[in-house]
Amino acid sequence: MTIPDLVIDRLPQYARVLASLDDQGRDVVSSQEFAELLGRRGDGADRPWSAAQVRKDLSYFGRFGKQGRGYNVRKLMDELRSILGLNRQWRMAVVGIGRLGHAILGYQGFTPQGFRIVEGFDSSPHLIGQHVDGLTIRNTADLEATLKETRVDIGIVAVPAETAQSVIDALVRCGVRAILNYAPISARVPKSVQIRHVDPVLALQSMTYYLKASATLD
Amino acid sequence: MTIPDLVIDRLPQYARVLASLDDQGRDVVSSQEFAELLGRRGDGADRPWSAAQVRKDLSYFGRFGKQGRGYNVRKLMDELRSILGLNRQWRMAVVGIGRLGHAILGYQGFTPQGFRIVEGFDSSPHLIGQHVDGLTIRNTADLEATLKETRVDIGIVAVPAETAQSVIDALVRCGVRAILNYAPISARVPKSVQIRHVDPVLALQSMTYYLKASATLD
DNA sequence: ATCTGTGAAGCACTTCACAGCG
DNA sequence: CGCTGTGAAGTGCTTCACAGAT
Repeated sequence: MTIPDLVIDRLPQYARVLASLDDQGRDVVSSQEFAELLGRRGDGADRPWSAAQVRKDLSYFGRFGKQGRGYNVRKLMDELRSILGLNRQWRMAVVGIGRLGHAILGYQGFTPQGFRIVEGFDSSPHLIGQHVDGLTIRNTADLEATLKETRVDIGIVAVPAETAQSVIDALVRCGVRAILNYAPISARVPKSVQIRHVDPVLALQSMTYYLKASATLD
Repeated sequence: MTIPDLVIDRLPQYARVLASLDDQGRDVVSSQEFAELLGRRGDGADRPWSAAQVRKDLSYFGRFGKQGRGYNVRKLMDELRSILGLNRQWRMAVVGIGRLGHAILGYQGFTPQGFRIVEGFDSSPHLIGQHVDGLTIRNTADLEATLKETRVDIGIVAVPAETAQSVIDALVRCGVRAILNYAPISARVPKSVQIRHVDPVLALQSMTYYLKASATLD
């Protein structure tokens, strides 16, 4: 049985809702209530979440619920975190320490989820050697040499569009198998490498299509 | 004929590739080459782009190509920008001027695409009244009063998870019909309001599923 | 009575394949 | 001959609906 990629994409959202329920001290939740708590999908597909989809998605991995009762919040959360590989530390390197890179280094949301930034690279001479958020910035030219010494699981690309593809290529050569790309480009990577794009402009540009019709003019 | 939301989501990526081709002085592109330039989808669905999909997507909106030649880069780009509503200015308000909010205010990528930040809100007394990137920060408590005076098309939410839903509710009450949410929550908004989430942690958590299998241990 | 797990049905998007135009 | 535009076929995800467990 092969698991659709779309299902994998939804699991982190499930895990987050469960963490929130757990914080509130809730022990049990039904697929029905779960679907309501998932709110609106933040992507194009504007279909609401359904209880059936939650049950079906979970059924790919096992039988986690109790008929007549629902799902144990804590247990299901632990299962999902295990399925997603979140019960360990992941080591990340950030390339590009401009405004965006600084914000990424300072972001407080990674560590509690087990994502740790262990290296920072930039090519600007007045940044190399500087200490930023407890990290010594290294020269991007030394990326490949450094990553031969230090294991890094995930590369974060925060350089300008012009140099992004070559940085991605370098990361791939170093054996990095997952890339989080903040640069506004359509990157090319081998099939064996995971990549996700974070691009607020693309998100905005798909919303304006729907606004356009009834928007007041500028 | 009804246009799938998934098609709308792809159009901004098409527009971006065309802009890049235009920069390089290219006049014409075939659907085949176009698909290759689109690189890897940065989402779960790991299927490659196909020439047929590009042609099909474009055909929802008109007949923009020339048989035997391909598509005129400039013309197609203009068409797409018009379809997406990108040939005008969009006014945005940022709520939450912490580290993330600061980075958003300073981000250079919005303005060239026609997205202008015209208001900034925070609830912290030592930020209210301060000038940040040419903007006077207002009190979040005055959000509704301010947006009665100044038109804002899009709300950007950069507050902590705990207060995000209430900020979103306030924006919706003000008639804001599109929201870009950076807070790590599953937000609830009416169907008439567009919402997109920017969440690097969710992106990371879906990649680790695929890394898990063969990753070296920590 | 309630709610899960799941084959089967339904549906929506993608891909095919070719007519038709330049 | 090359490449678009597009009905039709194919595919894969979603929803249905109900048996089965508590």
